Amino acid sequence: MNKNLFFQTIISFIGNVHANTHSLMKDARSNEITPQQHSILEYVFFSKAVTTSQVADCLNISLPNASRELKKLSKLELIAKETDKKDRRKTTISLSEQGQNLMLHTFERIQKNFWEQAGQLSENEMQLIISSMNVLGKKVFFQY
Amino acid sequence: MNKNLFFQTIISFIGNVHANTHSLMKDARSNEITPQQHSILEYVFFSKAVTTSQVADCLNISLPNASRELKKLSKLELIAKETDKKDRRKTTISLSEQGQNLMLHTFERIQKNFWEQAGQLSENEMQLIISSMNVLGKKVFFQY
DNA sequence: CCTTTATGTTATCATTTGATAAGTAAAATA
DNA sequence: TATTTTACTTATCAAATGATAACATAAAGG
Repeated sequence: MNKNLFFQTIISFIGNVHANTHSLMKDARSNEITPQQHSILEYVFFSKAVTTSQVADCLNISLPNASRELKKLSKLELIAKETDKKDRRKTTISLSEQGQNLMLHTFERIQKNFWEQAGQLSENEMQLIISSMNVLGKKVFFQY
Repeated sequence: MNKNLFFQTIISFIGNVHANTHSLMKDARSNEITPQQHSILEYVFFSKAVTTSQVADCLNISLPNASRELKKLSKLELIAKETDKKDRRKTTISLSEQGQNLMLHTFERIQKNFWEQAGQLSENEMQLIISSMNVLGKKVFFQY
């Protein structure tokens, strides 16, 4: 297989994912937070407990800017910050109950958009989708 | 299959794609253009000829802002704007030779990052990846 | 023709995000 | 114990992006 063509297919696919993300997010995100803050909350949601540095690294934000956004989210009481007991330089970030709820409600709205776009999916189709994502997760888009 | 769990897997996958996009783009984008401008050029690259409205719709940019960015890209001589002959309200956007070259060089750099991350892929693996992307492109991430 | 609608532009302002310098405190290390 | 490194914070400025109003022009429809 032509490597260049293969690669362009991947780039094109990534473009599609981004475009679809926009339309899934339409009117879904709480207007209490910014897009970047949503990404942070989403990352913490799936990672359970993380440090400020991890947030910065995984979302490609500089440490000072990550710190700033986390401070805002903390003021909004959407996350809780706790100093690590083993290494007191580190701060452990976790969603507050309020943050958890905000994300769950947001996901509900995104999910509504998703099913409207995707239509009915059979059990087989869902299995196929999951295994396709697994393939890409292993070979192309590595865990973050 | 549990619909909520299925959906969360998709959200998590999308997060992964976004994170990987960042690391693929690392040091790849020309510093002559902004990230959004790169997205625009990429979209035009794959779509060949599009109107200002299409750019705005597909990249979720308001028409005035799309117009502004296209004007900048035009001043940089990376795109060409031509009034549609059938409907003279419309403007057809296409990459200039310079824009084409800029994107090709950028893709080269992204591709370098990609192969470094992905490592060697066998013919079978590439086929599997392509067909996985096709599945997701049909069932989840629709064409833009 | 006259009105309405569609496409795009220009200008302006607000918000979000990025970049960087300087600082604090804890841990690791020599 | 003194020095260096790591993790994070604060503050500030710059750049990118978003939102909106006002405008121009072409096409469509009555």
